Amino acid sequence: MNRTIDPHEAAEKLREQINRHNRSYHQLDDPQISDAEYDLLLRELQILEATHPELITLDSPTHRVGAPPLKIFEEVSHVVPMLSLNNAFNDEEVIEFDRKIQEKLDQDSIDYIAEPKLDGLAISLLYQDGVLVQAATRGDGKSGENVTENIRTVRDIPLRLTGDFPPLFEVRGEVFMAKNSFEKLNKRAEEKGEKLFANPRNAAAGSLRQLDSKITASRALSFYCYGHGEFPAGNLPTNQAALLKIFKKWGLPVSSEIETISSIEGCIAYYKNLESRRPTLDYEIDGVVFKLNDFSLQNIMGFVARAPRWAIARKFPAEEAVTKLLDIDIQVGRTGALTPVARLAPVFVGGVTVTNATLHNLDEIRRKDVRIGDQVIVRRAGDVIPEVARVVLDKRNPSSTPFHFPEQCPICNSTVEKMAGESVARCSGGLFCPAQQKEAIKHFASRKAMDVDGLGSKLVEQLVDQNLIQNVADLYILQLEQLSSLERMGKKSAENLIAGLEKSKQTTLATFLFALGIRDVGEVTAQTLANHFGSLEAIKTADEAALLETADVGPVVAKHLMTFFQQPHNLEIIERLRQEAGIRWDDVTLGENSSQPLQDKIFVLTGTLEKFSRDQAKKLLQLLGAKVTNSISRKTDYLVAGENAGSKLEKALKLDITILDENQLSELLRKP
DNA sequence: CTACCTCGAGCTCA
DNA sequence: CTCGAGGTAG
Repeated sequence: MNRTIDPHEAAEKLREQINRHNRSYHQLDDPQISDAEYDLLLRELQILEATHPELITLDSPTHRVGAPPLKIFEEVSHVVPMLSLNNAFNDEEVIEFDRKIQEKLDQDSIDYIAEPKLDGLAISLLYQDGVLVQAATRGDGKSGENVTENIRTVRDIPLRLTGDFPPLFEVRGEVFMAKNSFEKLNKRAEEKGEKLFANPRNAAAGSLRQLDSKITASRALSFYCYGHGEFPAGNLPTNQAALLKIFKKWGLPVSSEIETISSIEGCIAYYKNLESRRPTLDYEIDGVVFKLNDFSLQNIMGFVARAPRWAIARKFPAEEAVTKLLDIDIQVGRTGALTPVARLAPVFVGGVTVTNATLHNLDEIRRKDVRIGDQVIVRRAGDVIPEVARVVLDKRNPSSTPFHFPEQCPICNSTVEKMAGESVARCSGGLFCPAQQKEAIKHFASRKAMDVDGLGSKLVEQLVDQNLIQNVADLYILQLEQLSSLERMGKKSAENLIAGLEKSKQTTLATFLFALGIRDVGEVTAQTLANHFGSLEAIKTADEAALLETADVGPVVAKHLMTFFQQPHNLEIIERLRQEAGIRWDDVTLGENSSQPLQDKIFVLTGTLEKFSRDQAKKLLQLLGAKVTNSISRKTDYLVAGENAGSKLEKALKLDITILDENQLSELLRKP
């Protein structure tokens, strides 16, 4: 059989074969060839691509075996935010959800879509001309991590779609690991004496966070899609059911458990049914989701805060386990608040090993009458913080006594105070209390505050314990030699810390204000105060009336601010930070009402910029309130095109989007 | 709150 | 090899 084969043709043919087999295997669940034969085809294509690099396409199935390791994951913004869902923990809450919908919509009948809530990771997939071009994690909902290389190795996810799809759209779904894949993975790890994963969700999350996608490729991950993100309005079907249908037609995997249901009673029955079948499913679910089917009705319902009003997650009851309460520790927080923490005999519940659980406050302990030595029921549902639900009273040691809440701070012995009406007790020691010192310093150095690199919690503990520092001003007079007495502190680490401190000196007023750790002055309030007053001097000397003029600031916060700035000790530390350490910032220029002139404008950057890196440009734009995203859509306001701009430029031209060159960008940044 | 990944650096032992 | 810091996820 000696004939000349056109390599291009051969590659195309192999790809088509492989994609077809993928499809019959994953979507139709009807494998036509053995795994070995499949691997053979894949290897053939790999060889062909290796010898003819020009044949490699973005959607080639060989990408499923992994790409070269990344340095870090890039950040990508979600054009349409990825929201969370409101939860219902019982049928009443589901009925309430339906009632509100009925009330607002006034329809004869309402269709819901019911689907299993998979316990995995939410992922956004971007398809351009039917090819998977970007995959991102949920992140904070606004932007997540670019995990495209890893996602490409997930066999359930088509790299190329078939059919009639819009040129650019976003699919959302859940990546997860099937129970049996998880067991196989752990069994293999066990044989090799490696560490085991705690549960399928963590295994999936861990696999996806791998910088080397070859490792991800070796972990059988699965995917089901459940919705859309960015999607051209003209192409969007009228409802969720139809959307899922076309997704399926294009080759995207959709769970076969999803149903359209025309009453809330039906939804509740669906939940009961799935709950009973939960153990027989090959994947973990933590509940079911009900969504209003019709998109136009969804629009009418709108959103509350960070969740849609047209969907709800009915969660399965929290898992419970019995364990022994070994001890109750009292933690002292930054503000002196005493928080009792239950130390528990390790118990596996809800997929993790729980050893600590907060008891919130004294009232909570009294209400539940939790005593050291009790057998207690620990509860954990999904991302819910574990809690001590109740005591198993018949197992209580008859000689036990109620927990004695300390009257003195366990750290500094100062009197414990409890304000009438407040449920928290506080240590009155203020900054003389080492615990409060430590927490204040940790807060000061934390990422959202001064962001001192190299100064972690363990190091702060050591520094305070060894009397090297007592407050944040002391940090900046630390000498290299002093650090050498500390554990795990070599020359390099010490230098890194000093450099981290140095770097933190250039800051902003808002950041500094937040870092001071004034009660009730969080990130947002600090920013508002900085914008309103412009300088620290103005805030320091402001009277109550002036403070109250600031949005977000009420009598309580105003009082905290004034008290803070009245204490000589605080003023001294601030002076030292500014004079001695040299902490500096540019005062905010007042007057421009709109410090965010580009508020809500959506920018996309493409091509190479000369004067700044893309990240810098992004930061600068965001500083002015703009939103910087990665892909062009109808919503994009400006495209900044550098050298060698490619398809994005074309697309922007097509959509009639304003295009800026680098000079125009600089101009805009200077004078928005 | 727990679990996971990655990195740099310190520690330990040859 | 182990630890801490810093990041992610639910």
